[in-house]
Amino acid sequence: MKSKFILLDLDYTEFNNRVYLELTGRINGKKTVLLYDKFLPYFYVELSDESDADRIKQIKEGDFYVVSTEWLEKTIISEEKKLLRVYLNTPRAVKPIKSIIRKEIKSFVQIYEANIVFIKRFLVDNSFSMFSQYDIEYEKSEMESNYTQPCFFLKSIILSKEQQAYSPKVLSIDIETLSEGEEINPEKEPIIFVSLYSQSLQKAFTYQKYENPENFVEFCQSEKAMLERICECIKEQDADIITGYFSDGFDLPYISKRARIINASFQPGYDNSGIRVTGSSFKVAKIKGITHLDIYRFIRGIMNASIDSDSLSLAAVSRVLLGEEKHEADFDSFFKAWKNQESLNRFAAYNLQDSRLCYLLSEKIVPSIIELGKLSSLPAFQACRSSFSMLVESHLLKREKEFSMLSPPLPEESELRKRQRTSFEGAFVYQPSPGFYESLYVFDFRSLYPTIIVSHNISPETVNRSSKKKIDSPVEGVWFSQDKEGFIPYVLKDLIDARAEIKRKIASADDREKTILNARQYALKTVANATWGFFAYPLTGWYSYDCARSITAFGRHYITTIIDKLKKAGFSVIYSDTDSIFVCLDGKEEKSLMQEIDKINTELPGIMELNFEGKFSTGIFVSTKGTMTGAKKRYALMSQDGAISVKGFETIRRNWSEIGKEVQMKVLEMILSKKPNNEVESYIKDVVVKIRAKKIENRKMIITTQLKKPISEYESRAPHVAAAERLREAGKRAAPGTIISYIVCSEGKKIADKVRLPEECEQGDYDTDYYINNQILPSIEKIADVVGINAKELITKITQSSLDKFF
DNA sequence: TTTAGTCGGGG
DNA sequence: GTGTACGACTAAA
Repeated sequence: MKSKFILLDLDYTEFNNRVYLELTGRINGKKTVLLYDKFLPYFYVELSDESDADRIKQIKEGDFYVVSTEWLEKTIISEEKKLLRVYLNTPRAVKPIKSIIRKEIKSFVQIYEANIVFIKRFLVDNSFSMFSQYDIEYEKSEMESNYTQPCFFLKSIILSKEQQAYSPKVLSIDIETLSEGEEINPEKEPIIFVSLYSQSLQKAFTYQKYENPENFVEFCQSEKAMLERICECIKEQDADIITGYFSDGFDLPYISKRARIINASFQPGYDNSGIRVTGSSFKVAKIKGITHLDIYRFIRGIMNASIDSDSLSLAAVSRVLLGEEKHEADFDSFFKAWKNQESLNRFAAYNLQDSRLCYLLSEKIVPSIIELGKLSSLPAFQACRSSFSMLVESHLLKREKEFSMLSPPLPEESELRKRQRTSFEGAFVYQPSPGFYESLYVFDFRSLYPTIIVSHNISPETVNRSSKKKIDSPVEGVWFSQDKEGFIPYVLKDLIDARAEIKRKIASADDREKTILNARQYALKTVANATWGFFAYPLTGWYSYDCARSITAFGRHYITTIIDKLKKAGFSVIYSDTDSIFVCLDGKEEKSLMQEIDKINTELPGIMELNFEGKFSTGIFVSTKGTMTGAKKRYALMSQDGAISVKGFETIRRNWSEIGKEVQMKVLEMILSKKPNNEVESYIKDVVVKIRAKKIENRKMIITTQLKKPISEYESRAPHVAAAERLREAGKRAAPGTIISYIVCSEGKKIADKVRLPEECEQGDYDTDYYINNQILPSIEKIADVVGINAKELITKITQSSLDKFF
């Protein structure tokens, strides 16, 4: 039989001492299992005496044996070697047979690539990936199995020439538990709501009936019946992907545990298996045949750096990525309603909201996970949970065959120690002069480090090799051969070119294509930018101290050279960080600046290029605490359309009252839009007077801090600890992780004594001095200083004069 | 300033 | 699972 096949999941199993790959996917839309035995695990052995190959061929140890061997020419870094590829009957045989070869083969030198998991090996060798389409030949399988899906024996599989975009079916899940104690405990606390969200199903399930339920609520008889109903729905939905938010660490393990405790049957796997939870510190949950993607895991591992939010909670991430506010929960009132058998519609809506938000996030993020999986030949399940280094490692592994290369062996213990102790100089950051600037031109390098690697052919096999033509590193005694293109520059150039090509295509693509192309260029960018870091990552064979420190040294070299050139041409350079430069015209023409940049670009080597990033109408750079020198990485800019971007001011983060944040933002805005000093001063005066007059709403005075550990474990009584004590006295939960809200009130001596919960505090009963001196002043002092306003003096003066009025 | 330890998300 | 985990941030040294 022949057919088209969409690959969804990969696993392996053993029959009669022989490994079979288990490919799950769709044939004509129906989920099907295919068993395949034509791919075997292998590794490479280096021998000093080739005749020992015959002995290796004969190795057999219990159920494990060498199936066959072949000689191949491979390159390790820059050494060409003849290596014996040894095929085994099962992955389980690798470890024992490896140690037999080590011990018993006299001419044994080294083993290569013996640590690559079987499934990855299969994907990497064939450049296969999930959700791609294949032409397959298959036949009836005679093997006994407990698969719920049809099962066949696969005879051949090749990637289809024509790839049609496949949109996987996604189902999101979220649970609510009755957790009133200090800790969430699946042994005792039941699951009371479960919601499922997909294109065809949007429901919240519960087992306590109440009057007038919303139409998205479905009642079940008991917790057990509810879980079994959920399992049934998951099977009916027949999704390709199941997603949740922190579902690795919470939802799925909780369901699994709970099902066991209350004796509910929960076996959604295609072989009737349940949820498999592995890992201790970081749990991983797997369902056989459905790819489980924990959206939180991916955001934390990969997207974290590019997301501008103060936490990675579902609420914060939805706000940033979806522009949707999450309606926050009041669990106390939810639980009260549950106990008193009142309406649970609000609880149900909250529950459904979470799986809905997760579903919407999935629409944005799952394409990126899939494309990262395709690029580095990892199953989507792995791509979702991978670190940058794993993505790069796997991508390089896939590309090796284009260079007949193998991964260099991993470091020994002592070498690893040495690497971990080694550090090197990073990027260049220009010390700004604090002040207010107008007409700032910003330029930056597009992918600075990748373009340096490509332009100078930086690679482990080109560093310090004798060569006809070479380029010296700024690092003393280090050079790079230019005779032959290195592996890493070759791979990076390809990634950069592929991304440029996709960006061209995006312009004329329809919405559906755009989503995929965007995800693809994101994947290319992510892997390209992470690759240079591999040189500095101690746990890999690609580690190279000389490459790593040369790359940052080249970066510093080019950026400082350009700064000098611009200064010489009469422009003033205000700031620079790693790959960007901020320039002021200083009375010169914009045209001549652009000409200077063009000239700089013709002098830059290879594919390195300085781009015009944008023009900002105003900007301020502040000084560091107690000095006159400019602070690095702390500035605010206003673009020509009036949009403000703020970098590095800690006040924007939490732990500050609304009033502090508001005043800082307002003062920044006034200064950036060139309001005269007297207006700024009168605004500050106005705020201070209002605070003194108790006219600011209490709401804006609330300070929030997260309680990090149990109250009893705090040695010192910090304000938020004092607030947590009061919370507990009021009969509420104050467990680690709780966000404590409090107001500093006027009664008491120490700050901790003055702390009150917002509900205990009457309007205006806040400590005016505290808010003025600890919230307002520090948030604006440095900023006001830039335009010559002494905020401290100003505030003291206001205080004086209002005292004068008083007496 | 360097080092060890904890926490992240979830209810 | 043919291996092993991070990394940012804070409190203590």
